[in-house]
Amino acid sequence: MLQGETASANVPGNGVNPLRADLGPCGTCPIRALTAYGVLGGTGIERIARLRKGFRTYRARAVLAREGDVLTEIYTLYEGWVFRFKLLPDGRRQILSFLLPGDTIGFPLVYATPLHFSIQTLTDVTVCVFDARALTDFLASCPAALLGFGERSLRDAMAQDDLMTDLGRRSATARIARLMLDLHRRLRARGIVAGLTMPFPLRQRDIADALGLTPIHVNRVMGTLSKVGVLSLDAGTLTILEPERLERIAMNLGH
Amino acid sequence: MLQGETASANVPGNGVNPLRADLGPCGTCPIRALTAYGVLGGTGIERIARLRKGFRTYRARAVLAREGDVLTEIYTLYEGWVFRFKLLPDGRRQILSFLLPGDTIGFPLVYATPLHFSIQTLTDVTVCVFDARALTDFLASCPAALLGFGERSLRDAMAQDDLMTDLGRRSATARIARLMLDLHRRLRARGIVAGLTMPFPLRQRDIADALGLTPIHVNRVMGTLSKVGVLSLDAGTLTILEPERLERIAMNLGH
DNA sequence: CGCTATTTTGACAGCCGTCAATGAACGTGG
DNA sequence: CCACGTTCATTGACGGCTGTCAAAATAGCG
Repeated sequence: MLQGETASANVPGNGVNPLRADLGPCGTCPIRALTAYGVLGGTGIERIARLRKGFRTYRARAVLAREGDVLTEIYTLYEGWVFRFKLLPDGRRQILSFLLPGDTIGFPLVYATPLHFSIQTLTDVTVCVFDARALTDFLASCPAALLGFGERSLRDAMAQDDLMTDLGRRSATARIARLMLDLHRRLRARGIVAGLTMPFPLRQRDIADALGLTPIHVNRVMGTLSKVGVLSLDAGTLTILEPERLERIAMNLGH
Repeated sequence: MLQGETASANVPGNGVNPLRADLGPCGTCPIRALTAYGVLGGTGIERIARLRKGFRTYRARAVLAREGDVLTEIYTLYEGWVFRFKLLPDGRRQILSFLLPGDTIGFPLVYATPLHFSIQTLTDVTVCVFDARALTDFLASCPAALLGFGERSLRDAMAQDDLMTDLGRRSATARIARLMLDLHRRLRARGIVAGLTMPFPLRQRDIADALGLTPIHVNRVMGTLSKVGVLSLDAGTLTILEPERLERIAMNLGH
């Protein structure tokens, strides 16, 4: 149906990916400040550290969870890219969001609700694993942590509203330009990239499914953007050659 | 720029709509079960009742708040329809969601963040008014109420994800059919309508702006749906004549 | 070095947007 | 009660952005 998804043992339920011992203490975690726990002080970190069950690794294009699953674990993305998506009965796919290091995977799980979307990796990925129940209890007892989660949740909602505006009211070119800029901004905010060059593991099909387009049309637009020298994409690396121009294209509301 | 928005004194900041004394005790509120406070028991209701500052009324098409506003009040919609939307610099509009009685307006305000969308009424509206700060404090002290808000928030996110899938991957006809069915379902769940007839205050332009279409195209599709006898729309009243058929049209993924 | 996934290119069509104008509905004021 | 303006619904003509179909070229991978 879709690409990849090789019968790698990355699907929980078959061969669950093994839970590894640990990654190092949370206190020295380089991306902690980026996470929902970033607001926590000294003792909060210790309590979070105690909740952590360990970590897991997944290979690129592995399915982390499927729509309808009721997961008992919540992850914090430690390294790699992940995306949330919905699959329609006929195989169409809508990508809802891309998650980058520091993002929480499975916030809705706090309510033990069946997932209303699926989750898949784009790259090789490492996640920190928390027990959903334990984390929920912790949140109920720690207003600061709850605040962190709430703010994350609000930020997600804001991004979601922006994306909806893209899909409903912007041209294909503007959507693509905005996606590039958004991903670049997020990577910069995380200190993962500094300049105008960034890793870019998305296939054109992924871009299409995120922006409500077809891969062919994405290709046309990307071709144009490359040809006019606004950006270049080679071997999974994207370089924004003319940031201001790209911003102007992204701004462009008409067509 | 947009329709309506007559210089009625419905814009906070100019002539703020007067805060009215009260609507009756929360304990007897007929829509309380529908709200985020629905989960609360006896003493919880009393505490909520004490937080309520009163109520306000707005006329149809009045602007409740604008993008960028930092509001100090949170509303629960008591009666009428409201919608959230974003305005693009050139006047384009994307409606993000429709709110019905029982829905909370301004959940993000818990974080005293500037609103990233605007809010406008569709019909004459009555809202219950809460002080944002007081409500936030209350939530921090009452896990049950917080759970209620979190569940609401999760439900919103789920609806948002569905809508994004609509915009990205479904045809105009399917989107329109799904919007009708969704609104009908929500009104039924609230006991506001029983049969297949419902009030429908949306203009075709509103439908268009919610679904990423043009009013003209909405008209074409609505015309077809009426002509084939699936539904009828007269004087602000929508009747679903053939529910199964409408569902089938909504399901229709193809074109 | 063969297989598969992905990108690229071309031709064509259609859904939906744009432009323009008419008609219906409604409220307002004379 | 009727004239009148505004908003909304409706219709037609036309175009283009984007989708669909098909196939070749390229890249990735074991």
